[in-house]
Amino acid sequence: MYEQIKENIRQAVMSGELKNNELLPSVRQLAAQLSVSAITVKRAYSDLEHEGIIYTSPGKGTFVRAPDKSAVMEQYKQRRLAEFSQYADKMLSEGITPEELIGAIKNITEGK
Amino acid sequence: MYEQIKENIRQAVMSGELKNNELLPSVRQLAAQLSVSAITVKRAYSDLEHEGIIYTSPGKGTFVRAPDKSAVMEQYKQRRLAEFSQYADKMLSEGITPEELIGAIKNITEGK
Amino acid sequence: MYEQIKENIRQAVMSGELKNNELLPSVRQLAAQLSVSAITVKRAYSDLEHEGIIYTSPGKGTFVRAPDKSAVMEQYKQRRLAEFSQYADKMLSEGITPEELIGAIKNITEGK
Amino acid sequence: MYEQIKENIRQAVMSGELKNNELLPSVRQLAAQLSVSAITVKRAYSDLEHEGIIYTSPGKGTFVRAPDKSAVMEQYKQRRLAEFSQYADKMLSEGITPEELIGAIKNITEGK
DNA sequence: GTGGTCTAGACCACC
DNA sequence: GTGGTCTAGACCACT
Repeated sequence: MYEQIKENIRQAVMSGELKNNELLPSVRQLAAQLSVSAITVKRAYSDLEHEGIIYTSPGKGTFVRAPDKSAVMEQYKQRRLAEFSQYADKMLSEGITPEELIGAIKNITEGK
Repeated sequence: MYEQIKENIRQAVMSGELKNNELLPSVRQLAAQLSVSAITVKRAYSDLEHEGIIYTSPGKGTFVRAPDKSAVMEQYKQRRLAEFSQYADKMLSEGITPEELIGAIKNITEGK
Repeated sequence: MYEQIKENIRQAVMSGELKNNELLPSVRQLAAQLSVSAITVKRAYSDLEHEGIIYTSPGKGTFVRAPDKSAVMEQYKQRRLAEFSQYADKMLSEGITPEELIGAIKNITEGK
Repeated sequence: MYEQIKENIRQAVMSGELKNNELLPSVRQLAAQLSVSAITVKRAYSDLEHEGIIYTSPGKGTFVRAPDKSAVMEQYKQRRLAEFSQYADKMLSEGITPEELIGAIKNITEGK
């Protein structure tokens, strides 16, 4: 659930919907709005702060840090691609060929 | 850990080390040999039976079912590729391009 | 932040910049000047009054009480040293020797 | 509260009461014994694992890692002395002299 | 049975 | 009012 919150905010920041230094809803506000615990929102905010795309000022609130939208996206891509490489490497070590993996990816894109 | 047991048996079957209808060690034997709990081995056997590459005859023991080695491998590949496709699809929906995924795979194979 | 305000006023009194019975800026004035909340300034003033180095006359304002600068400093030192003793005592009870503590202090002073 | 648990275990390990590779009480056992939540014990264990004086094996239990008792104590001392140095440095910057700090420490030891 | 973790409420310091 | 964190219960994967 807090993964969903993270994803939503990430999208909003990267799409430009949330601008730099903009004040995010408070932990309690967003928690009430989504009908979840404040802790769940807090964890999402903490993770995003650790990722560097928002920052928090105790007693003041939580704000967007997006000096460059594309940089945020790029950074996120790198993390995800590193995970993906690890996953793919495991499959290759099980005897599945690179061609089969690439074929699977092409199947997906063609189906759309 | 039981994943390792499964992988070992799968490899042995596909490499021909274990032949069709051959009797596998009993759950207790293998557990003692590997110094793990019998429950762990039991779970590995159950999973493999569900995958269709072994079968158990109550009171007699557990046996290999490998009418065609390549078929087993093929079936396993299909399952793994289906998982992979799901994983890749998720990444594509996050805005990562197919080219980036394919590039990542090629990076791995070139590095070896 | 209100710790900084307290420290600034304390320094000003001890350095003689603020003289005895001198009128301090009003809570609202200082708050506006420092761009902080009036509550923050109020808390700093309250703490300092409790420490005995300023006093407030309701309806008139807040004034410096510094019959003897060195006495103020002395009093502050005593409070801080009492805290320090408590902190050091805790460490000694954990098995750290007095020599190690003294050594640490000397390391700091030599480094400067 | 979990700080107290940490301290107790640390003492037991350093005093030799708990030997190397010895199995610690399970999270739930200790929680019941101390009448606290399992989470509180879990947090203590996690912290100690992060400090490197115990290790945990999922599904098996939590064990003592103390290759050398004195090494554990030494490591802990270093951490505490680093904190102490920071604390002392702050006081020195407020105008309190090193001699006064050392005098305070000696006062404590003489009183005992 | 074990450890691991997500969601939750309550309380704290601070502005 | 804000964020920060300690304690708690429930559920999960795994052995």
